[in-house]
This record gives sequence, structure tokens and C-alpha cells, in this order.
Amino acid sequence: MKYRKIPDETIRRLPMYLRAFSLLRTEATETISSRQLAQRLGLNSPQIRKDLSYFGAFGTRGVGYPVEATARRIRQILKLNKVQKAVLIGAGRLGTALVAYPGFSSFNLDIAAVLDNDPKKIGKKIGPIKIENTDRISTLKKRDIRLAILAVPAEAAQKTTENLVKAGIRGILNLSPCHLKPARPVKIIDIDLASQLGILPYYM
Amino acid sequence: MKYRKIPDETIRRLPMYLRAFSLLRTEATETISSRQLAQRLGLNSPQIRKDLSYFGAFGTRGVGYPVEATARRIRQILKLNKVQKAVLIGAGRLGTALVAYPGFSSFNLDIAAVLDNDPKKIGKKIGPIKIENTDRISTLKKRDIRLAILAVPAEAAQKTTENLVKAGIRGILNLSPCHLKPARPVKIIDIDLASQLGILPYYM
DNA sequence: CTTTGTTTGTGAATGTGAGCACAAATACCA
DNA sequence: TGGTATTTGTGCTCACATTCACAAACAAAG
Ligand SMILES: NC(=O)c1ccc[n+]([C@@H]2O[C@H](COP(=O)([O-])OP(=O)(O)OC[C@H]3O[C@@H](n4cnc5c(N)ncnc54)[C@H](O)[C@@H]3O)[C@@H](O)[C@H]2O)c1
Ligand SMILES: NC(=O)c1ccc[n+]([C@@H]2O[C@H](COP(=O)([O-])OP(=O)(O)OC[C@H]3O[C@@H](n4cnc5c(N)ncnc54)[C@H](O)[C@@H]3O)[C@@H](O)[C@H]2O)c1
Repeated sequence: MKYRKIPDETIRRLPMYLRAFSLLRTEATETISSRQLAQRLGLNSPQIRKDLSYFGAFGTRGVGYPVEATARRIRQILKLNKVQKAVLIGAGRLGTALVAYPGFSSFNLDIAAVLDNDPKKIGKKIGPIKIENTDRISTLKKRDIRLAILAVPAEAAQKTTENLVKAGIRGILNLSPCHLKPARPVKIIDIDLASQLGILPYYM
Repeated sequence: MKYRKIPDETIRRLPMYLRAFSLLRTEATETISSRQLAQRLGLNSPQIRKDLSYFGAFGTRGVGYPVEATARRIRQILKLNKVQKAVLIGAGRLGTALVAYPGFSSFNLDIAAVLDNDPKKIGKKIGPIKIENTDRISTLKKRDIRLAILAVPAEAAQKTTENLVKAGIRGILNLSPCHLKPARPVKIIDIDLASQLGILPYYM
């Protein structure tokens, strides 16, 4: 295929593909066709083929995609072939749920630090990991932490973002219901749970 | 404007607009221009104007949009002008965080029931609300609960979905990392937190 | 009442992504 | 070796979404 910019939507789907391929491996499946995979994921099969073909041809015609090799390739594309460390800011209700979640490790994602500004929480542990004071944000760079999960109250989100960017953070998963304006351009993914629930009644 | 189908993307943004207008009301602002609002939300101003214009003209040229009236109108469009009750299935780490979250009420969303199948949890309380056994799913219809938040392990998600649909649920916010196949067509919104975090390294 | 400045509402243009349809490639069998 | 059944990879078309650009509407001031 001649060169074309890779759609953001394709990137957005890759982790889903990766999870499916990982699961197939545990089922000892060697190959899977785009049709079968589409069936599982609720997509159209040309969608999957096109998505994967952006990164070269790694299926076999008449057979399908090799599970092991394709998983490895997707991990490589997403830069998830080595462990990526993340910091959680805000050890509140949502934050602690995330830290305890074992599902990140299958993507090679590791919440390696937790920061909060509540003196009563600092020093306490969530599982194996100790909550640190927010001022330790400046140590993130040398600890090789480049991703952040932002789970602080909305009022604190903008200021925290500025500090994160100063600390060399390159990507932020923002769970607070507000628009962040980073000083330098940084990839930000917003997840607004309440808004999402608020959409549902419209479709009833 | 002549009739045109309302884009899903427009609907997706309405809760954001609603939140912004609600906030403006607390700031005692009477009107706001699309430019100012766009600035706050990180959008383009024509985007906002077009979105709102799908539902008729309710701004004033030269002035902007009336905060109070527009908020009311958006609530009406999203069917959030009356309280919408939701059930949470799965009182685990993520589920309890959601139940405790006060931010739903500003959308008139109310988590009115919590179900789990763990005998140790049934009967316990999360804040003011008692955890019920999963078999009580059949009582949801007569309790006027039409929305569900699904926060059970992935293995249980499909079976639970089938039961929810049987129980008359019309919309599901799915937090488990798998694709659901409802027996009848029902609006499902998937939020896959781990996948979202998994996207970030690509953009570094 | 007219002029000036502002902001909406919207047709048109542009951009982006999804889905179709089919040639090319491979496996398998007779 | 030739024929049949699959399934990939991809150009093309269509659908959807965003952005532009400007006329129409309104406020305020002189
Ligand atoms: N809990 C949910 O289900 C839910 C749902 C939707 C959105 N959210 C959003 O997620 C965010 C967190 O929600 P939560 O329910 O966990 O809130 P929470 O109040 O339980 O936790 C917030 C945590 O952030 C800490 N904090 C406050 N200011 C800080 C700062 N400047 N620096 C570092 N830490 C700080 C607090 O000490 C607290 O531990 C909020 O923005 C909320 O709107 C939460
Ligand atoms: N915790 C997170 O941060 C996080 C992040 C991403 C995705 N998720 C997803 O959200 C879902 C819930 O995650 P969690 O961390 O809260 O898990 P959890 O194990 O803490 O909680 C799951 C709860 O569901 C209950 N349950 C199990 N089977 C059930 C059934 N058939 N009917 C009713 N209840 C049942 C369990 O008793 C438990 O209380 C999972 O699918 C998980 O993959 C969670």
C-alpha cells in the first residue's frame, strides 16, 4: 500500500486487537481470520484488515493472521514491547481502584508511583506502592516515568497538568471532567465518565 | 436549518456543554458567546454553533447564548430534565468509586441500586445504598430503572448483559474490557480504561 | 435613525474514516 | 499439476464530521 497517514481511529483500536490476540494465545490458537476476529470484537472484517495493513502485510492469504507474531507486532507499534511506567496523581476513590487493577500489566503498563497532597494519605500504602507527596513530581523524570493518570478534583487538574508537563510527562490520561491546557503540546486523552453515562438517556 | 440527522458526535458533546453552562450559572453569567465557550472547552466555535443549531436557534446574534435557557434546553434534549435512575452491577473497586461519586447528580443521574453476587457483600451498604443480590435484577423494571453501569469481571459481562436486557434495561455503560452482544438492540457505551492508557505511548 | 461592531446560523468546502468489491496469494485435495 | 476454497490487501466510493466564510440579526452609541 502506498503511504498514507495512519488514522487516529486505527491507533485507538490497536489495544483492543492486542488484547484479543493475547487472549487467543492463552487459548492456544495459532492463527485467526479477520472475519472471526471481527465477530469477537463487533467490527467489520475489512476494518481490521485495513487497520493492520497500515503497518505492512503480516497475515497469510487463505489462512489469517498468526496470533503470536501479530501480537508482538502490535506491541511494537504501540511501544508496549517494553514496560511503560505511569504515575497516578490523586489517590482518591477512583485512583485507588486504578492502582489495584491488574489489567494494565497485560499491556506492559505499570503504575510505578502514586502522588497525593493529602498529609493523611502520604506515606500510606496501596498494595505494594507507597503514596508520595505531590512535590515529588520533580523526581518523575529521573525515575523514567513519562505517563500520568490524572485523578484529582477538577479544580486541581489544570495546575497539576502544568506541573506534570514541567516534570517531563509526555502523555496524560485525564479522568477529571475538564479541558486541560498544557504549556507544551502533550498527548491528552480525556475520559469523562459522568458525561458518558449522560449520553445514554438520549438513545432510549 | 433544513432537517438533517443529528450526528452522534454532536450528542457526545452535549453533556460537556451542559456541564459548562451549569458552571457558568454558578458564576452568575447571563450569556456566553460560542467563542468564549470554545476557548474553555478546547473546541472551535463553529463546532459549538453547529451542534446547538441542530436543535433550533436559541442564541442571540451579537450577544451569544443565554446560559440558563440553553442549559435547560440541552437537559431536555438529553432527557436529563427529569432524574434518570441507573443500576450498578458489580460493587468492586471501580463500582464503589462510581457509587460514591457526587458528580452524576448534576446531570440528574442517580445510581439508585447496586447489585452483586458476592454473599459477603450483599446486605452491606455503600453510603446510603444497600447492595442487593444479583437475582433482584428482575425488580429493576418496576423500580423504573432503565440504565445500567456494568462493572463486573469480563467473564461475567456477557451473561449479565443478557439478564439486563431481559430486565428491560435500555442503555448500558460497559466498563469491562470486552464486546457485549445484547439479544435486543440496546445502546451500549464501552469505556476501556486500560486500552486508553495503552494508546498514550504511541504518541510519545 | 443610521452607523458600527459583534455574534449567530448555515450552505459549501474540506477532511477523515468506514465499507465494498475484487484481484492476488495461499492451502489443500484429487 | 490443476482446480477449488479461503482469506488477505487495497483502490475506490460513500458517509460522516469538521471547518470555513459570510449573510442575517441584533445591540449600542451617536
Ligand atoms: N469517582 C468516580 O467514580 C469518578 C467518576 C467520574 C469522574 N471522576 C473524576 O475523577 C477525579 C477523582 O475522583 P475521585 O472520586 O477519586 O475523587 P476523590 O476526592 O476521592 O480523590 C481525589 C484525590 O486527589 C487528591 N488531591 C486533591 N488535590 C490534589 C492535588 N493538588 N495534588 C495531588 N492530589 C490531590 C485528594 O487528596 C484525593 O485523594 C475527579 O476529578 C472526579 O471528577 C471520578
Ligand atoms: N478497577 C479498575 O481500575 C478497572 C480499570 C479498567 C477496567 N476495569 C474493569 O471493570 C470491571 C470491574 O473492575 P473492578 O476492579 O471493580 O473488579 P472487582 O473484582 O474489584 O469487582 C468486581 C465485582 O463484581 C462482582 N461480581 C462478579 N461476578 C458477578 C456477577 N456475575 N454478577 C454480579 N456481580 C458480580 C464481584 O463480587 C465484585 O464485587 C472489570 O471488568 C474490569 O476489567 C476496572
